[in-house]
Amino acid sequence: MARRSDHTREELKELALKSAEELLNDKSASELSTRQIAAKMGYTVGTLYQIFKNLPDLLLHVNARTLKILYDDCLALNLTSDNHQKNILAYANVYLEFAHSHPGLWELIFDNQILNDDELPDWYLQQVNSLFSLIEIQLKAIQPGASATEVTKTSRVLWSSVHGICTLSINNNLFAQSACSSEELIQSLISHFIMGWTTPTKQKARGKSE
Amino acid sequence: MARRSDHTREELKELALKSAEELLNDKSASELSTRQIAAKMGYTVGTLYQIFKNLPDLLLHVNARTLKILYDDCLALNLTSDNHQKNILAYANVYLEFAHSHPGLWELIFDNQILNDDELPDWYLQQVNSLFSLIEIQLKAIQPGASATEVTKTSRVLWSSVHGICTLSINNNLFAQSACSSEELIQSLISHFIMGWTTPTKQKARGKSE
DNA sequence: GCAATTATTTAACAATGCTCAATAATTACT
DNA sequence: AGTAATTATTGAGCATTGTTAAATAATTGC
Repeated sequence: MARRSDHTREELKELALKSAEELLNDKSASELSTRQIAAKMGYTVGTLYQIFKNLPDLLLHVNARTLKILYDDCLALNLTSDNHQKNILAYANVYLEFAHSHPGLWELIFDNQILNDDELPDWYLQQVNSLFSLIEIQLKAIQPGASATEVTKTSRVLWSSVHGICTLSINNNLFAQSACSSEELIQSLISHFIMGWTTPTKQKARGKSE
Repeated sequence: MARRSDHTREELKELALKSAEELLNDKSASELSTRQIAAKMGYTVGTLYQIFKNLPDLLLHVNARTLKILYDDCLALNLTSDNHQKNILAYANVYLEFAHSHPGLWELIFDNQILNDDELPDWYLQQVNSLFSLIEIQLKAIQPGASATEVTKTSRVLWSSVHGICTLSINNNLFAQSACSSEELIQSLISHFIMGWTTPTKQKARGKSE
């Protein structure tokens, strides 16, 4: 058979991504396979390779959609409060809630095995940056005097830390013994870190920023 | 052939683990295979399955050895300083340096695909806990008044955050654009977080711990 | 309505984790 | 010493994986 034209190229792409995403509701990223995705689409593997370069490429596009959802969820919060620490916490909770409700998709974002992070395309990096910038805006509001470099750095610290808490507390049961929820951990991280970040530095140790 | 007795059961175990570790010097965890390990040992896959239940089991033992190295490295620091924040930073740098010098082993520790974290054995969890306890000792020294729960929680927050920074900055190039080293990020995290944690709480927001 | 195009499939390759029957070397026993 | 029981090790095999490339069938253009 050929040129069934049941779906346009664009529809096929959408279909493939949606199929992969649905499969990730039930399985983890490592259990996902091209044949499974193709089967769910009602097509064969060969078709998949006409739309995407390979499986990592497909998964990269899944990730891009996930990042967009995260970004939109953050925007949907419509934060207007002057309590910028509370705002950052709200953003963190968007991550956390998404990680809890879509562990498969979340896992995939930070999966270094499947994705080859060595050469992430520009359009993807820009999406990541726009997420960072949300935090940077809040940080800048907290300390208007901070340099751009310092704000960037701080946003990375916060994002990485939130990420660490999300992954370790969700995929790993290393915390089973310490009966504290990931919400609590993130609350602790952000409140204490921001508190320390904004505390007037009397005489900070060498190597300290700001 | 049979019963070559070239190696005892225990020697085989050691040989297998060492072979896996050596392979991880050049490849990432996902590229590791049973046949490769067996070949490096000078044996066949079948032998591997007489020593370990399966590949995840083997890798779990690799991880256990990595954790031991980390723990020993921490002890070797022989920290006696009263500057407990500095001590924690020293521990963090042990992690970071190990992650940099042995990315394959480091990656494996936090790999949720390969390892099935659902049911980590007790002896493994205890190893993790002993690493945590090093941090907890320092935290307890910083704030003797803090409850055991609070100290445990805080150690988890710090460990997760350090982990997040290590993984994201090593495997992921999301930080390529923000020209700051992982050392700087960790320094920022720890100094600010501890500062915030120890800052006398005048009137903290609701939900705050301590 | 025939020919060119192309969407889709099928088959195939190499490699994976894992199992189990075949095999060969060492012990145990007479 | 020589046969029998034991067992360490292998090798073949299964199902699955990602990926490619040739075969196939349907649509378009003439």
